Amino acid sequence: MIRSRLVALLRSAIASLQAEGFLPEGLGAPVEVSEPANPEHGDFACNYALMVAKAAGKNPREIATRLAQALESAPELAAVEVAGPGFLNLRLSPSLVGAAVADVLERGEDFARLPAEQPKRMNVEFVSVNPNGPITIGSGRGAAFGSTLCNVLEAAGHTVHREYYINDGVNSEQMRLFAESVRSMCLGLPFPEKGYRGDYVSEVASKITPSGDESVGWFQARSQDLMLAKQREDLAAFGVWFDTWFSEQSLHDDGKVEAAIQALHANGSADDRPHRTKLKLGKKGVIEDVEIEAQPTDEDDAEGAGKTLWLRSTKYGDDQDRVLKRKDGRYTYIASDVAYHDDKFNRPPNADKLLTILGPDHHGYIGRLTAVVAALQRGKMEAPSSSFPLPDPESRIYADAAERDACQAALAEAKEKLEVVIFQLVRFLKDGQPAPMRKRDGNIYALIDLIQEIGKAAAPEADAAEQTRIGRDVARFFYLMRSHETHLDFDLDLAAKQSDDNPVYYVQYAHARICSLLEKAREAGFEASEFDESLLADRRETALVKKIADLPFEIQRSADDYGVHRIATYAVELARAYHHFYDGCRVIQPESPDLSRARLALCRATQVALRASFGLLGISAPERM
RNA sequence: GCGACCGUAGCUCAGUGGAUAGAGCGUCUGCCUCCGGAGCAGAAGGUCGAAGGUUCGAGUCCUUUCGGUCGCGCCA
Repeated sequence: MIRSRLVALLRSAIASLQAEGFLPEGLGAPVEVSEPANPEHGDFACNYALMVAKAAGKNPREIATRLAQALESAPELAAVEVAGPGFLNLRLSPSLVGAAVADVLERGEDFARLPAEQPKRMNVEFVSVNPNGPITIGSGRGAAFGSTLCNVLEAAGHTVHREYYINDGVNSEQMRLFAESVRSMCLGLPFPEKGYRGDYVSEVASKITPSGDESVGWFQARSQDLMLAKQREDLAAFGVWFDTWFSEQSLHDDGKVEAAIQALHANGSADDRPHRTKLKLGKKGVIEDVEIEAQPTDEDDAEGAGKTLWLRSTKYGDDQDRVLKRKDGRYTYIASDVAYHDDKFNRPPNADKLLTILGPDHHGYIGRLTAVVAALQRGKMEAPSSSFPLPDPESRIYADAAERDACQAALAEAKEKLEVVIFQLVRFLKDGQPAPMRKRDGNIYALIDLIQEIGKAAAPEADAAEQTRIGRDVARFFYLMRSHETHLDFDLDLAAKQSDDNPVYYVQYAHARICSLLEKAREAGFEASEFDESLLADRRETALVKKIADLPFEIQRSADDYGVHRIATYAVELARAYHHFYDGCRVIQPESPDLSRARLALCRATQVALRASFGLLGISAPERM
């Protein structure tokens, strides 16, 4: 679009200066344009001359002046000026502005899709909560963020597989407790200590008709299926779906856990020697001390009890070794993770990147997960040949230099293949006070309740489906407005208000306004048609077109660093640019049909850009409000 | 102790190493005979937590430091 066109112009100007020997080859500085804060500095500015001045051994203003001369004849530019210490200020010609509008109209919402420079095949896992309760408002952020990130990555040209990991291991103590709570309600048994209370538990219990099988296992299977169905339904209402719902238990049933762990055993990443290594880490992960902890032998170990199986994760940057298999033979949660992360690379086939989106409480889990993937990688890599003894403290972690090098190479590879993205805490405010996600009566604040409360408060007269739509739009937008890596205050009172305080209505209003205007134009006899591309010269028109054309650029940036809140910010800025334009430029003017047609084209292009960004954000584009 | 995140307007937060740091809310003042006023224009409000450093240029990068939130299980 506009930026890429300008960069292309600049590149050819630079090439011509290099051809005539004014600039040396291979300066390496990126050619970029930025939008100056001050409109007097043009539509776009380029700092290339400043960047390369030192390397080229020339005065930056002199370089800028020569670049300006080389650009003078470009029809896309109305003016080129050298300013300040060596900026190049560019003004767009109306024809370039008009051509951008025509381009958007021709390509439709596909204008917001771009080819990736290095397309990746990515598995994105998000939400993945235990099936022992509904999706909470806390998980809502992960759901909104994860689903939007997937949309953005796809728009940026990557292949994305959306995945939900079901923590349904039959050995899970939390699931067992949940099942026992349901069972005691169904069968009228004494309630387990620390059991799950709350309406959602009795709701599950009420849906179960006893079969005669009174085992906890039977109840666990039934209640988790019901809970999972509820989660699926709530997420669907929130506009979130998955390509794969992956069952943890299936890994055990298929023998994949056993197989994966044997592989780790074989490549030296796991063993059953009775000790645990712990690292004392200083700043920047420097190993200050290594502690080898002898494993205590329990008096009451039953004869025949097995040995603890350890993942030697300290070889892969983790601060302590982790238990894979308990003495009693039960696998730990992390054991399933080993098999799971091996399996995940099949979705999409030959995936080259796993993205795992976790809440702030799982931050301590990154080192462990990375170690798991590194241990898996090691089995697939060539072992280095050289071998010599290591000095302390490394000698207490690795057998020799060959092993150390192999482990560190595997770790580096793992860090390339697995990326854990942590989103930060959400604090919910009601009446200016923090509203707890878990209530004292054992109930939790469910995402679906939030959606419906917002919908009801905003549109009391609307039907249930419409209220859900409104609640979903508002909630998603609130979650997505802020960077995922900063703490978020979610003002429940503000979300429930249907007023201009609420930014989601601001952006949707712009869309509804356009729809209404286009309808009016049709009545006045203006059909979608060709327009004169040179007529959009008002500063508000230029500003609006620039903003429309920025969407692919924002998608690119968001896909690069996962900062998808930019899309929400973008939508607000686009809506603002439209409202400014609308206020200052009357669109339908029967006495000026050519101008009217050009402005209608601009309105339609704005509509396309709004719809594309709403699609990424997972919110609706209402034609009336 | 270690780690992640945060510290920018009264509040909630944006901000690509660039020129005079922005928006929303809140406070004040205006704008519908006219395409949807859920809008627009304007005013007021700032030592970007602090100190060093890198650079032609730092809210942004590096080091240190002070505050705040959260996390560091043979739970999942």
